[in-house]
Amino acid sequence: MQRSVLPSQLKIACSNCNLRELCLPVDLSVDEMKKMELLSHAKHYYARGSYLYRSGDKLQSLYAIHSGSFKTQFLHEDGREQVTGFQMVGEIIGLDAISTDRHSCDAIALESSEVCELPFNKLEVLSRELPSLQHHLHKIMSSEIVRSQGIMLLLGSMRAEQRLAAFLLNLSQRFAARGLSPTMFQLRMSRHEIGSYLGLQLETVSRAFSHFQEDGLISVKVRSIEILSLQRLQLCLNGSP
Amino acid sequence: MQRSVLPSQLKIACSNCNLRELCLPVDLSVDEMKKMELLSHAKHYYARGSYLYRSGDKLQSLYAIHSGSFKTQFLHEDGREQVTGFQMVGEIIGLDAISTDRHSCDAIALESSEVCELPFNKLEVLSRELPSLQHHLHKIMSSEIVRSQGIMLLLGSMRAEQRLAAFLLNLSQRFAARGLSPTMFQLRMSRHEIGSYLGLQLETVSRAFSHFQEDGLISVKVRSIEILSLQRLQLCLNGSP
DNA sequence: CGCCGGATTGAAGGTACTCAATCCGTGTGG
DNA sequence: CCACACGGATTGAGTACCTTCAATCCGGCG
Repeated sequence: MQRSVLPSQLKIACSNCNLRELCLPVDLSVDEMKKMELLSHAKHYYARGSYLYRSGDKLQSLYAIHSGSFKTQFLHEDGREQVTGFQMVGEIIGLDAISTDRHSCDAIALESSEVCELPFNKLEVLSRELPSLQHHLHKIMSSEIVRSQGIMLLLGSMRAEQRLAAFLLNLSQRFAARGLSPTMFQLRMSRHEIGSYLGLQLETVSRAFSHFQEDGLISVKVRSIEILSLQRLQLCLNGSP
Repeated sequence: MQRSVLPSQLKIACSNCNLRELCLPVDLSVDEMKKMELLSHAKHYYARGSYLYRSGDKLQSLYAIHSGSFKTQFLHEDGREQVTGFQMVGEIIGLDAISTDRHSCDAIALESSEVCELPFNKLEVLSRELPSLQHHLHKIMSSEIVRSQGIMLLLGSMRAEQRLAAFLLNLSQRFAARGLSPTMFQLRMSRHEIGSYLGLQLETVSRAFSHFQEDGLISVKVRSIEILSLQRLQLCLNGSP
């Protein structure tokens, strides 16, 4: 579905936590480095199930995920809920709030996690002085737009098993981009959450997992996944019956 | 689904075409006005069916729609297609390209239309000098993210008739925000395109229209729509059977 | 007039949903 | 230490909704 996004996502994550690795794409001058450090960034811990922010909260900061993972979910008045994304290490979260100055969705930790806070007003000030930061911020927002186009395609035109294949392949790529195994990983979310994300009922998700396992595409042990054939999973995504 | 977005969308549309009405939210100084005018903006015409840009095209500009309307569609290798949005007067189009420096979808005129070109590099330079422009650009991008959250909710959790109700109500709001009738309007897109946007087959869209008409919610004459009861349409959206 | 594309309508079939029972792993308390 | 309870996951059966395929209608245009 979408390509790996780690490098771009991480870059503005932190200016002085881990400067060499996480800093801006273009090498910055010493002077520019100093400016980056103005971007104070408190690090915070979140326990599994706790809220990073809630729908309606005022925009304070964007958040760079240092460890762990989150889900974002969109709640409708009538109780309908939709998981709009799962975010992992190095990704930026909170962009939805810039539009109205208030968050439009909830962000909840899927496991104990650590985030780096990036006060948004400081980010705007700084990005006026650092063109590469400015452009980078634009790229991150645009990536989020492109990502959602991919989800729309998935929700609008794929069958259940294709959706799950797309989901697994996307996770695989993102793990790979982080130097983790692209074929063996732990899911941090429940079947219900996967279903909400993919526009399916949890039972359908479960059945699709079972079917993939029967066909030898993957090995599933509840939340432990091993992908046995990335190729065949890709074929499944492309709609081979 | 989502609130009207006209005011914010129009603001950066044009600095000197129609300065008083379309300019930045905050009143700018004369000096700032002059800077805005640096943002040269060629106006271009597009015939019905012609491409504003194609997937893969290099990012040159963002486009502010002056008249007419467009659709954006996302094509997958395997032939799958998904209409990701319908854009009308005052909306900004092309944000998807910032991510990779290339457009990720096609934009096609639904009728003869006029757009104002906003060279993106100039926009970045200028927004470093004009904080209100900078913030505004951020808001527009964030709005697009929030908009897609709404579509995800629609595609992920609504039944066919709820989706169509949401679609009609959204159009209604957007027409109203432009000073047009919120209850009588012409659709610029085919049943097939509506279906692609809503994740439905064109026949299902057609049946839903017919059903709404039978129930006295709307009056349909092919592409001429009259909403007879916004309230009841809203109820339908909220899932009353 | 007759064609053409888009829209409507009908009938049959399939996919995923709903409801329900069961399973399994984890954690808790006797 | 084991039994039990609990939540999440799996599996089954029946059904609803939407899709698919097909026929027909309608309006615009050559």
